[in-house]
Amino acid sequence: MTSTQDCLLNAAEALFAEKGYAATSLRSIAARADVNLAATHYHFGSKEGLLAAIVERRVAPINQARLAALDVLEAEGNFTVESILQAFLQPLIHSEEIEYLPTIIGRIDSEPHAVMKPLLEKQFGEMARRFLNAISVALPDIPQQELKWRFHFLVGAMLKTLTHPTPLGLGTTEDSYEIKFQRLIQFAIPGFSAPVPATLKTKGALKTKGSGETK
Amino acid sequence: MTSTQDCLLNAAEALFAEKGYAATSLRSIAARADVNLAATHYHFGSKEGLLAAIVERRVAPINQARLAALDVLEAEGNFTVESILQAFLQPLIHSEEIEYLPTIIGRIDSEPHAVMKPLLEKQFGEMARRFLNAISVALPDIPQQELKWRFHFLVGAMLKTLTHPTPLGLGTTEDSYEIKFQRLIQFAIPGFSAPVPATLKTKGALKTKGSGETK
DNA sequence: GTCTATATTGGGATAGAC
DNA sequence: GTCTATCCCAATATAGAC
Repeated sequence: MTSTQDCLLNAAEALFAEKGYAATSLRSIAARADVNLAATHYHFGSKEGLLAAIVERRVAPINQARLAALDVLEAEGNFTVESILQAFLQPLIHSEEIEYLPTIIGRIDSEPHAVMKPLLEKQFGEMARRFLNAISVALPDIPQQELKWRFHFLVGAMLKTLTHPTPLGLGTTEDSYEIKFQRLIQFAIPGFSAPVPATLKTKGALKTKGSGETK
Repeated sequence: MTSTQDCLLNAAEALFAEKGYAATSLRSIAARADVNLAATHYHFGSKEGLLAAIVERRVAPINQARLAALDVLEAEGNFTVESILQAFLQPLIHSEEIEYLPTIIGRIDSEPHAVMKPLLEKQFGEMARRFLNAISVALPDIPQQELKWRFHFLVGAMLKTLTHPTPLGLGTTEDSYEIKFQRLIQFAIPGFSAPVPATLKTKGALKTKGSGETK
């Protein structure tokens, strides 16, 4: 049997994934979960509280798995770009069992709602910094600043794949996320390793602050 | 002097960029534009009509410029991955003069609102197909199916850069979009050209439909 | 083409019985 | 912990004077 909380969380993440946070009403969530409207406030206090609970429930385990995989690589002294990217993407793969999870993960970052920002930093900040450090161990010749941008690009490509699981005009495909992320990794590896062109070395003198950020 | 229409469009795109479509009220738009609430309905009929007008006004010129640049490459017989990616990204660069334009472009695609879908296909469908064809001329050895995925990844990275102009924990940077896209192109070129690994060649047998889609 | 005023609906949140 | 009923406000949209 599923608790009222879980029913609400399941219904809410499905609707948030489909229509976005702002366009989803608590009433439609309660209806889909087949619980009373007032239960949403009793259990989560507010719509924002419900959103935070969704993020917490789904994102935290993923990022723990990512860090655990990174720990393994560290113990093995196996910091290659490929192994690091695997550690980053692999935990998303088996999440297919949970409907809507990929979409929710993808949607969270693109959601402009202000509440999301602190949630993102809390959930993704430390994790992203650790992966960036690992990548810069694997590629000591590429300036960290450049690697941050490349990681940014990778994350963008990943999120796009999660929110739009089929590229435009490809027809319907039965590809699993495992295959999709294999493609993504093959695409990204040479990009990470590419030398920095002279044009970019001189320009863009930017200070690196230690503060960290979203994803 | 700026017409009422333009005032509304400017205000609306700023607010849509900041808070998303659903979270933005026509009231706040009218207030920011300093026009009467009823003017929104008089000029655009509905909130959706306003959205469509925004997309039309900003996206159409960008995509025309993209196609014009592609025409030049075709005339010169200069279909390299680099020149094609330049033609794709360059038109976004000088758009910096228009505040909020990059964010709006980025936000449009991630907006889950249902109205967006036909708008996207209309604005981006044909353009994306032509660029894909060009890329597959430049890289005849890579299966088109694979190139579609790689283009998908590129678009994701581009949109991420537009909506989140600073990667996480990089501190504030004064980088222009010109420099950002230079980085992106350097990142993407080797990824497009990378050979397809044997693991992916056998799997994922998907039919290619000619229908095309969003971006 | 611009305004005021209003119709109508649906939103988040809460009080209080059970 | 769950429900009904309701408060209060904001939303889109429209009618009709100017």
